[in-house]
Amino acid sequence: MARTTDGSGIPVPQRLLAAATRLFAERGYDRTSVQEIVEAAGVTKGALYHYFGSKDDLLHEVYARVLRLQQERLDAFADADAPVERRLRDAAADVVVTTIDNLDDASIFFRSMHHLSPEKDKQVRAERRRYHERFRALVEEGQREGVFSTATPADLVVDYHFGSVHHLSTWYRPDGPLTPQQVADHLADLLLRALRP
Amino acid sequence: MARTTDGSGIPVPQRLLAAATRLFAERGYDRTSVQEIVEAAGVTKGALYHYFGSKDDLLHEVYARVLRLQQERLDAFADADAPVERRLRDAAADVVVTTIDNLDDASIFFRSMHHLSPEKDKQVRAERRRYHERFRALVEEGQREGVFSTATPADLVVDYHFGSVHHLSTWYRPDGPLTPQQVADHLADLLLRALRP
DNA sequence: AGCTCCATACCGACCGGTTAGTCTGCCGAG
DNA sequence: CTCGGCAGACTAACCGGTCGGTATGGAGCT
Repeated sequence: MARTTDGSGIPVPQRLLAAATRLFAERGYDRTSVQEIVEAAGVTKGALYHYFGSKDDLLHEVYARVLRLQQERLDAFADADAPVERRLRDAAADVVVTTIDNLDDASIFFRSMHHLSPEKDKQVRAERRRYHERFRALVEEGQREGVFSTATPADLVVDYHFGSVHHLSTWYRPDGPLTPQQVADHLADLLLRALRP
Repeated sequence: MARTTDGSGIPVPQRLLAAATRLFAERGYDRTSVQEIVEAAGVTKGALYHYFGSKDDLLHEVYARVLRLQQERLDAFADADAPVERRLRDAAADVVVTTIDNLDDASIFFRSMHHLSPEKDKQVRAERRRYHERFRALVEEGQREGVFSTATPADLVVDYHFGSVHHLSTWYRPDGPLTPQQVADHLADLLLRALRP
C-alpha cells in the first residue's frame, strides 16, 4: 500500500487532480487557493509541489485529460463505417453526452482558459483546433456529397454546434427534466435539421 | 471643465467603467487589480471608491448596462408588426450583431458571472431569465402557429441559439473574413432552418 | 463685490489579510 | 544507508479597501 495512498487506495496525484477539478469548477481558478486543494485531497503543499510544478500545471492537466478524451471519441465516430450524416450525428450527440458527464471539466474549460500560461494556452489552442478541424471535415464531406446544405460555411456550422455544447455548463442541471441522452438527441437533431439542403 | 474631467472631457465614473471593462475582458476579473483600473483611468483609488462601493460593484455595472441594452432591443423586435418567423429572425440576428459590437462585455458576461456577490448574481440571473423567456415566447408562438417545428422543446432551442452567441467571444475576430452582419445572418439562418417544420 | 463656509471630488499612504511557492527535514521502505 | 514521498513553517509579494487630508467652486450673507 505504502505512502501513495490513504484509506481510499487512490494515489495522491489523482486525488489532487480530482480535488482541483471540483474546486476550480465550483469557485473558479483564482478563487481556489492551493491550500484548499491540498486540504480537500488530504495532503499538504509539499505533496502538491512534489508532483506538480505549479498551480497552473494542475489546470493544464485538467485540460489535457479532457482534450485527449474528446479527440479519441471524435476520431472513433468520424472513422466509423456509415453514411456521413450518421457519423456527424453520432459525433455531435456524443460530445454532448460526454460533456454533461463531465460538467466540471466543461465549466473549467470554457471559463478558465485565460488563466493558462501563454505556452500552455498555445498548446491547448492547437489541440482544440485539431478537434475543430476534424469535426469541420465531416460537415464539408457531407456538403460535397450534397446531403448537407452549403448555405452556411462549415466553420460557422461547427462553431454554432460547439457554442451550444459550451453553453451546457451554464444551464444544464442533472436534476432537470431531461437526461443527458435526451439533450444530446435534441441538439444533434437541431444541427442536422439546420443542415438539411 | 472642473475636476470631473481631464483633457478628454469624459467624466471620471465613465472612464473607470470603460477601463474596468477592457481590463476585465483582457485579463479576467480576479487578475485585474483596482490599482490597474485606476491607473488606466488616470485617477487614484480615492476616486474609484468615491463613485463605486466595491470592485464587485464595477462588475455589476457592466452587467446591468449589457442587460438593459439587450432587453430593450429584444422587446423592440418582439413587439414589431410582422410575422413571427420574421420577428424571431430579426431578434436572433440583432443579438449577434450587438454582441459582436460589444465583445468585451460578452467575454466578461459569460466568464465572470461567478465573481458576483450572491445577491447581485441573483439579480442578474433574474434579468437574464426574463430575457430568455421573452425569446422563448417567440419560439412558442411560432410553434403554436405551425410555422416552426415542435420536435424540440422551445427552451432547448433558445439555449441552442444563445450557446452560439455566448461562443462568439471565443472565436470571432474583427479582422476575420466575416462582418458582424454576415455572421448574424448565417447564425439566424441556421436557427430558422433548424426550426423548419 | 467680497468674504465665509461647506459639500463635492479626489489624493495616496497605509493596513490587515491572503497567496503561490520554497525549503528544511522527517520517515519508512528496500 | 539511501532516497522518494511528503510535512509544514516560512517568505516576499500583493490586494481590496480605508481614511485623514487637500483643492475647488458655488451659495448665502453683508
